[in-house]
Amino acid sequence: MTLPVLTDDMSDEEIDAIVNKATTASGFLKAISHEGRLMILCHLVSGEKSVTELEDLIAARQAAVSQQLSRLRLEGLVVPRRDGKTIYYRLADDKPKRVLEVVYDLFCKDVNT
Amino acid sequence: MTLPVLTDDMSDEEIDAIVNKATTASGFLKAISHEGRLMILCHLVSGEKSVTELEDLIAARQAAVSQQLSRLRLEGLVVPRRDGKTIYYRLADDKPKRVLEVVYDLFCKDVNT
DNA sequence: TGCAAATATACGAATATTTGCAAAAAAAGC
DNA sequence: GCTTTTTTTGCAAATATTCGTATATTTGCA
Repeated sequence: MTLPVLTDDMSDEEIDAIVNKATTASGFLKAISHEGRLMILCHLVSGEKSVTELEDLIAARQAAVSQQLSRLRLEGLVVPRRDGKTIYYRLADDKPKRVLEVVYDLFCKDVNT
Repeated sequence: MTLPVLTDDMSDEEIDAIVNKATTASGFLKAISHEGRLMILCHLVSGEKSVTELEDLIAARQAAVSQQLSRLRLEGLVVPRRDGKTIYYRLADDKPKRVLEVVYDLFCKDVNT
């Protein structure tokens, strides 16, 4: 269970690699750090949802939800699936879920209070 | 190992509580989603560092580092400790570490490639 | 073809974030 | 008190994000 530790005795290449990873991670975190997007992702953890469903679930306007989904889509966090007129979104992989689990544990544990 | 799932059959109070938590979580994630701050936090996982040390470690200007630290301080993620002229910063609690562990696992696992 | 439903996009305004630079505190030593 | 070192703060410019409104696009159906 080692940590993402950076030490002075690492080679420049190693440091550089880590910085690149940091850029990627930063983008990912920026994507999920928006309250609306965070909520959307939370809802998607329990399974596919249509845009309209999400619109109701997070009480936001259609265009706003679509924009947030667009951002998440570009960032590779969610994937759309068309079924007739409606488009269903789901998590692209378990990355968001993995992070959300921890975030939930840290901030939402005592929801019943 | 339940997830931060929101379902339609929750009471408004429950939903509301979760939204508040989401706001908090969002602020936290915004704080760590900045590349420089992310690097700073990574360094702090391995222990206390002075501002000057961090300045060298992430190759940023002194004022910039200080500002990022200021942001992290206001957000409650780090805590300063003065020792003579220098000020040492450390993680305020294990929240950043907990999230960073996952982020590291997701994005930095294959650093040696 | 024409129309309605579901979703996406474009664009401007309002906000927020980030950065760089200069200046100001704070502490230590002389 | 003065100087040096370390750190913080203030301010303005540059960027980025977000929101709202309006406008496409796509699909299904009559």
